[in-house]
Amino acid sequence: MTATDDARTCIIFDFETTGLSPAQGDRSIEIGAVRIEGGVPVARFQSLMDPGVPVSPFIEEYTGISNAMLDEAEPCEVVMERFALFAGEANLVAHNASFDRRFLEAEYARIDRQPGGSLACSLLAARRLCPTAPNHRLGTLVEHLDLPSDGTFHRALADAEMTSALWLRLLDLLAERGPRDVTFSDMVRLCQTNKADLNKLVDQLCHA
DNA sequence: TGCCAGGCCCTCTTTAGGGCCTT
Repeated sequence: MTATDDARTCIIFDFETTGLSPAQGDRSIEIGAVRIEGGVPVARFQSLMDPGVPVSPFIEEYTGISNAMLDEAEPCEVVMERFALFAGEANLVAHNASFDRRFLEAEYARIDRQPGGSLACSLLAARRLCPTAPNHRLGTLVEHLDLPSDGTFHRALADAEMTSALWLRLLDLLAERGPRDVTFSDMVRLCQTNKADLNKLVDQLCHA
């Protein structure tokens, strides 16, 4: 998939991991992703991956991914090569992207790859565009915005599916405020804009 | 043994502290 600046054409992805920090030795155990083109889901990617170390009882309980399941999975390096082919140079979206970015870069570094496209964060965008939500956890936003969900949480593809629905809803909320669709670059810029400048930016994005 | 991240964002701020998010 090649890069485009259409905000509705990108790859929304999510990692499940052994913990919070690859710098502390944590590894990925599952990746899920949804490719959308023009706002329509056209392809999906999901794979468990064997990190080579046992996961804690907490993570088994939190994700439902057991050590027995991971024993039968392909190594991280093999799965990440397949994901890299799936993602290509596409722009990427994740919920709390600073977290997924660290794991993506760490796993890619092990196979001498780097992310191809830009990365936007649905959590930062939602904080700006849904300020009245009770909080900005993915599950809360799904409920608050009445987004589709099969009730599965903390599995990579299910979370990526919900994040893709959230991303498209955020773009719709912006579209309601102006005559033009925003670009992916606009959304990256929005994520970097503070509260004081937000209304001015949204006005610029929607009416430029 | 004990502890463990990091970026964003608000405020009783900026010479800082703490909650929110992700697993």
